[in-house]
Amino acid sequence: MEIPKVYDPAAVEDKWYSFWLEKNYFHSEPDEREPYTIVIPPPNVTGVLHMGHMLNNTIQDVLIRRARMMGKNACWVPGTDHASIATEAKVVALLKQKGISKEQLTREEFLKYAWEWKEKYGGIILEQLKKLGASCDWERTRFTMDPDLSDAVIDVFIDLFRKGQIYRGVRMVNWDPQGLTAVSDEEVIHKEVNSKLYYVKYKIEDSQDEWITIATTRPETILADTAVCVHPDDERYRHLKGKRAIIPIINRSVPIIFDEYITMEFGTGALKVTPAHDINDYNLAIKHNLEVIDVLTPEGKLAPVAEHYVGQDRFVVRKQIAKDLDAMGQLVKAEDIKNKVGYSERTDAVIEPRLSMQWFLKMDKVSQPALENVLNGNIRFIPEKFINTYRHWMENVHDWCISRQLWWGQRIPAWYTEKGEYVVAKTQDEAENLLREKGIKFTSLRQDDDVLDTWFSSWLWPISVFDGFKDPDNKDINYYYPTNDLITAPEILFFWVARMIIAGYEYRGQKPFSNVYLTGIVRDKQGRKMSKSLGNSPDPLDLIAQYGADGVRVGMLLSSPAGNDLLFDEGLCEQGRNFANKIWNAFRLIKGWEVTDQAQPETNKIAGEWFSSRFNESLKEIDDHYAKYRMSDALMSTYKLVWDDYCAWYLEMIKPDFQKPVDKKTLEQALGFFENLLKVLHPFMPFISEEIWHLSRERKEGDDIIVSSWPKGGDVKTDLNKAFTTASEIVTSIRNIRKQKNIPMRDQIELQTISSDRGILFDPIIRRLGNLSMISTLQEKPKGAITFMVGTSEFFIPYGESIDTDAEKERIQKELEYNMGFLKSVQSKLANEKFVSNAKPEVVENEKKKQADAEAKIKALKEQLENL
RNA sequence: GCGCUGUUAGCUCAGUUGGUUUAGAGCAUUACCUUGACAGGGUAGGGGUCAGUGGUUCGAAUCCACUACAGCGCACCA
Repeated sequence: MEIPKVYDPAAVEDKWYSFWLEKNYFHSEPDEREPYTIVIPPPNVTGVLHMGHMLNNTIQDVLIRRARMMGKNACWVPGTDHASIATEAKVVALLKQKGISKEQLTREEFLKYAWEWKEKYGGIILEQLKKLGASCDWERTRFTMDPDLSDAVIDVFIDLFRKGQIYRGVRMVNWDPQGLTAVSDEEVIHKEVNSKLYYVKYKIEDSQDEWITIATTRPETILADTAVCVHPDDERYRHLKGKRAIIPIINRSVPIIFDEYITMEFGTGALKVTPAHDINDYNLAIKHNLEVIDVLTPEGKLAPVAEHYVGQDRFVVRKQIAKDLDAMGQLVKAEDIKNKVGYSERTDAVIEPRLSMQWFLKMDKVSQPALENVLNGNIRFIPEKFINTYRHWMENVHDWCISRQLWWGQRIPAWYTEKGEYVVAKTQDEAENLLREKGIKFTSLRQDDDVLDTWFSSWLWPISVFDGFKDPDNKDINYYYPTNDLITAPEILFFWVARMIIAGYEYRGQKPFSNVYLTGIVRDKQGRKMSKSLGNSPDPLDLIAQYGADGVRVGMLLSSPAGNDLLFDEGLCEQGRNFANKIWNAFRLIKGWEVTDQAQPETNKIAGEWFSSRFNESLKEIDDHYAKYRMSDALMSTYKLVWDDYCAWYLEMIKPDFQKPVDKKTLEQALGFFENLLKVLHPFMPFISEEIWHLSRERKEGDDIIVSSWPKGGDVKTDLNKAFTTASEIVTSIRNIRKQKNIPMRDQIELQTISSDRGILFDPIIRRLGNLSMISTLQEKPKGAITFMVGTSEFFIPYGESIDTDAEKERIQKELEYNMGFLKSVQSKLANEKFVSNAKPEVVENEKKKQADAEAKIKALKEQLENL
């Protein structure tokens, strides 16, 4: 069989993905096995695959594939999220291109367009995940607006309302003037920006020429001022008690009030109070019974009530009003300052605090079990550092604003009479009944226009994907819930993770998952977050085309411990591809051997025993890394096991001479080991492992690596591994000397030793790998030979006349110095009485051994110098 | 401003309750090898006063304090 020299992933990957699908290997049904469940963090239905998804889903697939091989019933539920704001924005933009504005449409018409869009373009990302090799149970694919899932959202809303946990009220909320909706506190990102602090003087009413200067970063809100506030202890303003000030431009008279909230040191110590546009000012207004004047429209423009600058954007007005104030002589100065401004997470518009009627979920009570069960370890965070962040958030959590002024999403099931009385019910019929029961009269009902926050549906995800609301005692939910691992980004710890935990306890009385693995952010080499707008993100599908999915998966995992950002470098994918090629060529080598019936040579037998033991040792390490969710370490151990131990050592040991056959037993062993390696590789590199699995032997129906069983650990022969280490050091030394002395590998040389306590098990292998004619044991040290030491054993290579004595002297001298320095440090330790009396006996013992070894070495080296 | 993490080789990171030969890995780099699995390869090197200062200890990359820098989270200073 002709095997190509270079592994070609493109030819292989689609084939095996279809094969797995055909065999239905990704599908899971409850059975007697232990379940292992992951629910995907549903990507936005508008999303396209980016590097963050690649990392996240690679990790999930690795865990799922390994669990499947461990004999568990692995179930990975995929799906998408309806993403209210993002999707609605996308549909609005699309309609605009067609010349249709949202305002022209009825809600029903708009939703029709939205669903059309979703059916046509939504969920591309799931198709892309297949290229990565994601072994999701596609039959279970869910969408957060599927009828059953929407029902669950509405039922939960009604339930929480009836429990008194949801309320409706006018509150100061974060308003997105671009998205035209309220957003939750978590959707506001505070950024530090350069601003100006304007000092504006207000005239004191009924005074000749008395003024009070306030400082503000938002002069456009002056028009909404309803008071000026100073600190009661402030000497500068004490005389203004009972006086009023005149707001410039609009010339409104407002009271001067006194409150300890004021920081005397900031600005001038005088604050303009604008209750409609600042949460603190609003609180002051309630306390001091002030008027509330809202001068901004939902779009962030000046409203008619402002009387000036009407219809202009707030930022335009900010500049203009500063100019106008200056012209009036009322702008004292403008100072450059840095301050924090809130931006919408979705639209990046500057958030305006705005008073409006919204729905809220009380968080204090429901968050209790969610906090407890993370603190007590019932739910594990990986890495643990996020527990602190989580705790801090949970302890200070505000009520959750859950209404959004959008159409795309689950509509709030509240029904209003003409008079504004309302009930919460699933259908209009039910609402009518409820109203009648309450004796409320009405002629027609109107449903609330708002929809619920998207996170108000995704917080139910781990339950709703198994129909845990529709049918709370069904087979699936009972079997798969709680799920095992959740893999997600720390950015949505509060948005999503915390709330899923809350919902889990509220609705199942149980955690939604046991472990939360928090990935890092994928950044470019300069440390910038990869984003479409920066254009610094490679297209994952291009990468897959170039390096193979296996290569990219390895690249993603090579350097991404949990919680650490990943500085993405295509070089990592290249390394992944090279690794695939290495595996491929190891296979090519073995496959190319002729086989005979001859008996197995001793060297090969020893090599096999050693590799078997080494494999078990490594497997233990790998399993341990997995248990600790150290994915990149598990991969690195696998990488070294394959590259170094198997390819560089084992195959070199057993490789038959050129064009010579190999014995049957050795070949069988080598293939057997290879199979185990493929299994360990499979979670990381599903495609190449399946490909070689099938090429290496005839396989029966169903004998596929994806459903094979994870290798069981066996004996680790510590002595054998140690003996190998010594042997490998001897081989390395010989290679080193060959290089230094320019002795070509093809020239056979002799190795001599005088040490008798050395294990000789690996001698045949040393002979082979060092290309030695013989290894002989002498009674006394030879003269004029090249010498080297491994541990405390001395070795000699007699190599004719051509020894460069000076160079040799220098080399030995150098080694001698090192050992003397080392001995000195050990000796000073042992000479320290306190060390000897305080340190643990084993430690002292060990130091003594170090001393003895160093002394022996020094002695030998000195003799070598003399012998030259 | 408050809080939480970090800071170890050119880069990305390990270093598991302080003591496994005066610090390890992968990548990168250097030299050499190379018709016989793999030039996308092999072999062997070089490279670090563990951010700084002080302390605890017989002993500190590891524990403590402070400083500097970075990242993240939270917060109403206009």
